[in-house]
Amino acid sequence: MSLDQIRYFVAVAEERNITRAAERLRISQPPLTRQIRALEEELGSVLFERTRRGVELLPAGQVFLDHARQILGEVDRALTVFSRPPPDQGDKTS
Amino acid sequence: MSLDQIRYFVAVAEERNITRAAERLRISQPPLTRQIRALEEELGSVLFERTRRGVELLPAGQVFLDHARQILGEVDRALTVFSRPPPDQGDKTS
DNA sequence: CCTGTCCAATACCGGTTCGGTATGTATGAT
DNA sequence: ATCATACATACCGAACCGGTATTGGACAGG
Repeated sequence: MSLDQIRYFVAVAEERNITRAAERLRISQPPLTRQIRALEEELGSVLFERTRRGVELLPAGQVFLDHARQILGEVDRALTVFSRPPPDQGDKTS
Repeated sequence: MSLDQIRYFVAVAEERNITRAAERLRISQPPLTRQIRALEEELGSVLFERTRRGVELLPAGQVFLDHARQILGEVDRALTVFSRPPPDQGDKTS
């Protein structure tokens, strides 16, 4: 499990769509799909249900989302102390 | 910054010696040295002072150590929920 | 002094990982 | 039936990571 995988997961959970999350993360869709699957495999739990419209967060996914945000929050806190502005992840200006 | 780098940093901080920390982490010394330097570079702060005996934690290093433990604690909590026993990092039985 | 020891640092190499492009598969709308 | 949408798979090249070998510097013993 890597910090990038956690960031990817949060983006997918928020967008409920891997393709859109990939755009937001500025990577392409196939690597994102792969990283999400790798994360699910490592955790031993399916986190999303794949639907025609995109993906839906399963209960296990919701549980992990809470932890993921905690982890990323701690990371941001650490980086802030060393005066690294957190990366511009908040692109709502489509 | 990767989770492994954070784990490596904590090990070095605890051992105050890169070579010993490398043994504990079951990697060799050169990659450890490199990862620590890469972390320092990314944070823009020297975390350790290199001495004849090994390394000493500088004030910036102590600050980061606190954050590092917070981050790893959150990660362990997340993994525990998904019933992954935290890795055996506590080898005090020398 | 010179030699051995104990560190971290550097050079170099091979395997793994990661992201990219292209394409496939499935489903739903018109 | 065709097209649009969204995830999955195949394949490839670049970047990353760890390993071995070696270097460089700081002591300690003789």
